[in-house]
Amino acid sequence: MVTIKDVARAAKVSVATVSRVINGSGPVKEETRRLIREVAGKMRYVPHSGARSLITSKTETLGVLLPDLYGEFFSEVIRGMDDTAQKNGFHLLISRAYADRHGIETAIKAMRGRVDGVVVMSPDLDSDSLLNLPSTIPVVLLCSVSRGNEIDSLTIQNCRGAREMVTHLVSLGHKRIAILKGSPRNYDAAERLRGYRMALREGGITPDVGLEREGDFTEAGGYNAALALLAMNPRPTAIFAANDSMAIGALSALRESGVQVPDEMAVAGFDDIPLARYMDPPLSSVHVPICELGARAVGLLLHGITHKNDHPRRRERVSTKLVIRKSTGGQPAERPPPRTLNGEMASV
Amino acid sequence: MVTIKDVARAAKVSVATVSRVINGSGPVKEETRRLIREVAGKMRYVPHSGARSLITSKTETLGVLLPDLYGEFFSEVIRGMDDTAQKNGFHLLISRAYADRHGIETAIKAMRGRVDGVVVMSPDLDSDSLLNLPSTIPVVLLCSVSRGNEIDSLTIQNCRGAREMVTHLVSLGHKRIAILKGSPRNYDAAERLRGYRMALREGGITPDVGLEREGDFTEAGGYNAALALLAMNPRPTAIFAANDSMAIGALSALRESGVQVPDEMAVAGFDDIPLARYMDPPLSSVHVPICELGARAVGLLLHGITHKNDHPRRRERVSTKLVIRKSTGGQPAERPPPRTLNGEMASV
DNA sequence: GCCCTTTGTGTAAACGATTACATATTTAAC
DNA sequence: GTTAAATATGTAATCGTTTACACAAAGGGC
Repeated sequence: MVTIKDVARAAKVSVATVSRVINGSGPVKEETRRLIREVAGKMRYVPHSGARSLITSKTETLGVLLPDLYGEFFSEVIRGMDDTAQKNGFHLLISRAYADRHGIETAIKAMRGRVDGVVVMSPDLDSDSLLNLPSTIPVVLLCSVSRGNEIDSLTIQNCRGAREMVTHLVSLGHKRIAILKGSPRNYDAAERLRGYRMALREGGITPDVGLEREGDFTEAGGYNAALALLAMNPRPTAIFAANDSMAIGALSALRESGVQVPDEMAVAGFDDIPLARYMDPPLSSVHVPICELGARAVGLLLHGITHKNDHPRRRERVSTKLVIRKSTGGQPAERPPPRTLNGEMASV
Repeated sequence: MVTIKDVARAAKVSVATVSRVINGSGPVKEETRRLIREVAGKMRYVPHSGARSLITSKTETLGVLLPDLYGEFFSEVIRGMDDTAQKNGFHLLISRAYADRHGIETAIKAMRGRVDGVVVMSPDLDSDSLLNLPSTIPVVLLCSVSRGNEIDSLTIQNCRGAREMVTHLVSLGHKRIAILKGSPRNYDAAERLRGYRMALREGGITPDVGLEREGDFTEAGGYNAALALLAMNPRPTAIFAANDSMAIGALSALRESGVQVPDEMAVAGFDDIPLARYMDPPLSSVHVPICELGARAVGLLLHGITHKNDHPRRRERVSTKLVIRKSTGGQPAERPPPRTLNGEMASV
């Protein structure tokens, strides 16, 4: 590999001058500049970013710690992160890690000297023990909060979103509304459950734990839970799934059992993944701007980095939006609008 | 941040000894070793991997260059990569880049000094101009091939998979089989089209360009193309979509138009994303082991790295498998098996 | 006791950049 | 023409590690 020394030698100047030309720092005679540019280009010199970041103590890289994620959520959130990262000249070092404390700590350690900050997505409730991180490196918690106030965090308006959807179901006359829960250790899942119960109580309905089925955010989990609900007597008349994957599994189970949606059973999801509108019937859901979630997490992190982690901590939420389609009945259906090439909705 | 010097000072030894303890290299007296371990632990010393890789010229990081990808494919391929990377002690530096030559070159340059090798996923046909890369760094091409033989590559058995599916449709008696193509500049799409035509000819059917509709691998694209096909006279009796997203869009269009699937129109996709089996009717597709795709790409890259890029180049393919569900009719339906927690199919 | 090997430790030179400082040259100002 | 300021360039320290080499101490064989 050709180094700055090689270029300096070839151009008969010192490394300092080459460095100045490459970085546009300090004054260099126009003639020299041209010469160095030419030589460097000819030799295909590319600065070694590792060496550079050693002296500047900037890596221009952001660490991203993700749990085992599936489907569209994963890719969308990364897209959002990469967008804002690139806009600010940063790279993304992505790693999947066990959500437990040890896994996260190990992963963050492994990133020392490679990144300027880390976004930790850890839906696991216990992970807030991050407090005693061995680092002064900026950290942003995504989809979970620390118990204290010491870490920036960004979460989804889970509770409010769930509450709105369930309130909508109540307003349609449903009395027996089941929920497909996520893992009890999952922050998002817990908050959505809270919103569900809140809405029921506000609607004058006493939550019935028999209607709260454990799930795991997968299609298969939703499928099985839905079958269990169908076996109940009396049956619920509506199912609120804590995410779209489970809702899709539930739809599949209902279809196979010959249960009409929404007439015999209303179904609603959460997340509004792109596919939701292509389901049969199109799935009502709580829209989460996933891409924005990633983008804002990186935004928060960059803020922490520019302020050298010495800034008032923030807790932000991205807001959700109710999207009513056919699967809950009671409203005109929505026709799938074309998705534009860069993946955003042309209209919602 | 505490450095190796700080530890050395605190333990009253030289940096060399600390380094030897940390890396388990060279002989160190047991007593000294314990002392250093204790001091380092107490001071929360974490080696600076940037500095380390500067001298060892190993970053233990793999670059991944991705085009703008959507949905499950993206996340699955990353999962596969991260799995094998982690198993071998490597990290993943992920970047999205324009698929054109300049974008890729810029991105690879930016990675110099940060990574030991790069996986470039560039479905774009022209990108094989990578040949004159300014680097001796190992590169693996994913989902495209270079014109020469100079770069390792891993592709999907696109042609064969498409051919099998279309042959299946032919065997069911279909004569007018349409295809929803991908972008003509996309390698996967081009190969799938080739397989489609091949199968038709083998079935004694002359390909009809009127039945070949341009698409863009999105649900919306499939939706619109399907509507256009419905307006034809005579109509095709089967639609082969070059990926599942388009197939799902097509299903949605057919449903809204009141066309029965598979009775009035058979539909098949490509990729077999997890959701395919939850469609209504469940979607026949060509299964692609996406996770394996990522894993093997990283495997190839690691091979190149250990052999210092001085190894015979390989061209590998991952094989596909026909998965027949209800959307093509003519066979008993498959019931969705539970997906296990780690995301693999319990059975296919 | 002498020499050789082994073991334990330290010194200092890398790795490839940036940058404070020094120095030389040019230009401007009077 | 002298002086000061601005411009252009080079020298060398630095970032945090690893590691070749040197050296001392200890152990073993004779």
